[in-house]
Amino acid sequence: MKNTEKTMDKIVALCKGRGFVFPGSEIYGGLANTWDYGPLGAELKNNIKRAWWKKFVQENPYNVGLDAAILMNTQTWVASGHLAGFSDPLMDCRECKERFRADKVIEDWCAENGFTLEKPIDAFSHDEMKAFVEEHNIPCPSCGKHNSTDIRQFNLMFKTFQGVTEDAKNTVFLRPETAQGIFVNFNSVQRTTRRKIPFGIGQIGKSFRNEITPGNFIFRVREFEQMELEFFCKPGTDLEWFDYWRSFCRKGLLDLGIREENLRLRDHDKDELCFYSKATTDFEFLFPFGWGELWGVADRTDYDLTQHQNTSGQKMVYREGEGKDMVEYVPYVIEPSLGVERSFLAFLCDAYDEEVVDAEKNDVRTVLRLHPALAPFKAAVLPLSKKLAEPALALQQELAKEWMIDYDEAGSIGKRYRRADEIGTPFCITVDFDTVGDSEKGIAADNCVTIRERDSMQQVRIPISEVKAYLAERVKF
RNA sequence: GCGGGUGUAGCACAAUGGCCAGGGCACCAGCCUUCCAAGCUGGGGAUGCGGGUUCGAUUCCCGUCACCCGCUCCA
Repeated sequence: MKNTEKTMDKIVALCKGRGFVFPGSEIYGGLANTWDYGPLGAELKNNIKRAWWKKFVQENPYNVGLDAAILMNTQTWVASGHLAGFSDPLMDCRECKERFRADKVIEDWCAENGFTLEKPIDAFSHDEMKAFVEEHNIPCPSCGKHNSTDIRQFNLMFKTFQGVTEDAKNTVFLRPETAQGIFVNFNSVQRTTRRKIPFGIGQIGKSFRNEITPGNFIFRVREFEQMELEFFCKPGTDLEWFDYWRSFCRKGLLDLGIREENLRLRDHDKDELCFYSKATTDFEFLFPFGWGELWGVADRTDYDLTQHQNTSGQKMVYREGEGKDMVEYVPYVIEPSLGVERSFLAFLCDAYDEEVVDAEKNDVRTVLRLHPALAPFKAAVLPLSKKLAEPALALQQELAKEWMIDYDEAGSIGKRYRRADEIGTPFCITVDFDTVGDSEKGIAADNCVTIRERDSMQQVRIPISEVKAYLAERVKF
């Protein structure tokens, strides 16, 4: 009996084997934790982004879109706090070779020993942290010995140089989140679109973080794509909007087929919250390796806009009312932020299914039960025989004007259904001898094709002229 | 980055200090006229990369790269 358990290995193998995801730079021996999206992966990824954009921008009455630059003025990262705070002070134990975050070690030690720091740990310099560890003889949390290295800074931002010379003045950073591109454009977008608060700005784009430990396939990578909305609202209404967007996001995932039992919402405790956040909810998905964060919805308050206002000297405010009644304020921000790759993996894991067709013969059908809107191919056109290639290709070409349509003439029809099932193609359209008829035998063409549905395996026979409408009705989202 | 393990076709495996590194699945072509895999015939394709020991290395040694498992982090 074949093991039909859903595992990461199988999903990774399917991705590599069918062209969803390949290891990056493979012919040169690869580059750690980079992944290239193959023909099917590119489609799935685009479909995910398209679905997000449709719900968050196109159909949404409040929101508009933006596509900001990846490279930004370094002051941006001074204001956002990434330059100073987006780094971990790391310390290694020379004895047991474990690595720790020095600030965490100190905090944990203080908590355990009832010691109160004279200033927040974030305000400590590296030397001060090191001195504190030595002064209080803080042992290694793992082995208990006292032989640690100096504290080294590990900034999670990728650094590069703009222009011809490589010196400190030309240093620029690849953005570690897309959000700041939205914040710095707040005034321009508000002015040009004449939006009134509340309104949101959505953006899809790449971000880069030099993570210490990436892993779990495409779950944590250093180059990733985010789909973020920054929703600006009046202070005091923020928690209402926070709930609104939380429900909105949840519904979106469920509508796209994510099963409820694989999804949970987890509110951050007070001490878990980021320094800038008033409330945060993580959407977690049950991956084969465990629960992992998919979507974060955060109340960022007026932190970001205020920071930019203070750093740039430009007002980042919204004005309401007229004359004497006019008030201006820095809007509060609700941020639903979703990773494209993580969604990609979640949809794949959720859709992956192995169906036992015949236990005795060890016959198992692998099916990706992807929502038709996400499926790389909406349909596959299959000629029953290679002799029917010409009319089948003509149909494929006609449908390809609207959607990605696969064509497969190799092997038995059952084999081709299996291949289509495995990549999540929701519909298979078969052109047979009745479709074209046989003038020699006096059999008239019926101009109909058989459409077989992936999940139910049911078949319907409809005129070729109705195929487009049939598909259009079923692939929309 | 540190510790432990792994590296043979697209995939999961076999074998050997020395004939031409095997078969299976997959893939391609042809036959079969077939609406739910595994029929017949034929075909292409591999020892991660670099160096060393040796008459000879896929096998032994070193380096490197990648992957997997732990520590750390997060969208």
